[in-house]
Amino acid sequence: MAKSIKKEKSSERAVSLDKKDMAILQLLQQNARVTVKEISEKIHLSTTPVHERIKGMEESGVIKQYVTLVDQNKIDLNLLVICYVSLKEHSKSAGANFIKKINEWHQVIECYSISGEFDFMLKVICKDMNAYYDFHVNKLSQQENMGNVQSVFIMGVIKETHQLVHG
Amino acid sequence: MAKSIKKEKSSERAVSLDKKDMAILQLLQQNARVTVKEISEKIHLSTTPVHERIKGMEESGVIKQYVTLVDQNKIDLNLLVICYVSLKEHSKSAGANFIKKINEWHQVIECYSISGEFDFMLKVICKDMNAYYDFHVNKLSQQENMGNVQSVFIMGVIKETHQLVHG
DNA sequence: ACTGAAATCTCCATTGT
DNA sequence: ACAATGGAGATTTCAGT
Repeated sequence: MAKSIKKEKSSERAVSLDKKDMAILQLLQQNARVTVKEISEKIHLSTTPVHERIKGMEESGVIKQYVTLVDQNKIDLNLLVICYVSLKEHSKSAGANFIKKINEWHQVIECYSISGEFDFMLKVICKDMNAYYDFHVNKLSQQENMGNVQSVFIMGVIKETHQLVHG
Repeated sequence: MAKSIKKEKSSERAVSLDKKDMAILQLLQQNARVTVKEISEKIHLSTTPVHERIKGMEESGVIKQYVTLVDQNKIDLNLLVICYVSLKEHSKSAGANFIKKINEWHQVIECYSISGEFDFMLKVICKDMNAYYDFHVNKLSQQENMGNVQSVFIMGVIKETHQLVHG
């Protein structure tokens, strides 16, 4: 129970999961700390198969990670910004360099490569506007090869879930 | 251990947390299933205060939820789309109606109200382009009061983390 | 594959400093 | 406030069906 997930086969194709596996996943997505016992009662199975199915899904990489979600405002991180970035040059090394920096900056909690006029979309989290200004001026814009940067400020959170459901 | 978090004071002001609380949070964010014992060894405290601190942070709402992250591709959800929406009318009831629908649609995993020319940004997850087309035509566009809709397709995931770190 | 039970380990309340 | 202890309950393994 203390150990974190080890194996994580490269994110490729879908794994075959039956209805019971999906039911287990739904419960785990809602609460990473549900007990095997509780799951087994809800889906009418004994603990052994439930435990084995969970282990199997951890090893096949269906289950990526168990995480704790922290309220950003409660730890004084009050600003959420979507930031669009285009690079001047699109060589492989130029992109790799940018990606390396993205992974170092802990203000950047998400980064996607996207279609359209920009190359990347970043989700940035900061204490306040001063902190974002500092990030923008002293980190992002300091990068060589930086093209346009455009910020969209998030005014309110309507929905945030991690529950993946088919259909 | 089986129970989910109950209290969750409305998301308002920062809560005072010391260095040890933050260290506990870092460990819990990385792995929601670390044991109290393991945390207590890493931060050089006995289990009692660690357990009490965690309970305190659950009750004050600093810890929002323990969740399991599932690999979307492994369960055959292969398309991730950022979707911008503007409404024609901005009355309170028109907005509330839209928000209600957003919460019903499980394809929408995130929704923010944003600054700029659009009103909302949605993150939508689907099996494939056909499924997204169906969502777009039969759900989103069917909404009354819908203004412009613009889709940005995510081609690659560079970074996705939930680890909040002070800056 | 699933059941049931046994063995091991963790949680968590109590007690004491 | 923190350390140490011990019973309750969970996980995890192993036999059997």
